[in-house]
Amino acid sequence: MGEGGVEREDPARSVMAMLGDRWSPLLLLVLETGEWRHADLRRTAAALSAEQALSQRILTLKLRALERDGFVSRMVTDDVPPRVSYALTPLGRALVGELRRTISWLNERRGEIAAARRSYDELD
Amino acid sequence: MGEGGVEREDPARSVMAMLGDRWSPLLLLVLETGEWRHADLRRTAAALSAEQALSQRILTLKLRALERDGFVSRMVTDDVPPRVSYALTPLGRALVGELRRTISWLNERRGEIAAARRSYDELD
DNA sequence: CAGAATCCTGTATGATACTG
DNA sequence: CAGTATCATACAGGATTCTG
Repeated sequence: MGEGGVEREDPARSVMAMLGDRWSPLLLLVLETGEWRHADLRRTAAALSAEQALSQRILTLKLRALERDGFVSRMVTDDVPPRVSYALTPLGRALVGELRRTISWLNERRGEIAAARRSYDELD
Repeated sequence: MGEGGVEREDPARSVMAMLGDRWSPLLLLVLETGEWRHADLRRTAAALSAEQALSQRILTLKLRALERDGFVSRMVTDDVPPRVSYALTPLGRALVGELRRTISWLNERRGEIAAARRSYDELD
């Protein structure tokens, strides 16, 4: 239980937690550019993060959580092999707007925050 | 996609994670009202969360993290017993502005998100 | 009072193998 | 291709006890 944070109650808190987790913000930003299939989205998000790979399992968990809150839509055509695409909903696009605003606010203060950290860490 | 920044942030990611954690947002909102001492802040934050108590340890950890990033200032007078007060810095007040905007955006969409969840959970 | 030191638990994240 | 199913682990959060 508790996988993917799907059981949380208060939308404000759970969505803020989502925006602060490892992959969701990145997925939202990638999905903003259009429709993405599972494998491509996975590779692109991992490349952008410049960190480790994004596992299939985690990608699925994160997408399910975003879908559950109405930020992402999942489209399936029943071909074989299956073709599944993900995209932002209108609500998801609006959320990305908020996300971008927060990110740029933080980026504008990047230097100030970094300086505060240096100053704090430098004390014995 | 061009300008902005879809990728690596140091403060951006850690601060977003902070804003999404269990106590930091609440502490920022309480501290916005003025200067607070450890014990009072602890009690008040716990009361507002309507959840469990906030342990001394966690309060200290969260305050240290906020202080390190330059959002909170810690003032000590060397009396016995010690008197320690916490307050927002100007940067911290600005951060609370951003936090409030995000919170109210989410609160305005609370119904829509809740509906999406119900709809999602109802299937299967 | 404010906090440090310990110890403990749940949850998020991840690696890997398997399947319709 | 787009997932599940397992198994493993790191870490945030928290309960409790002690002290300058």
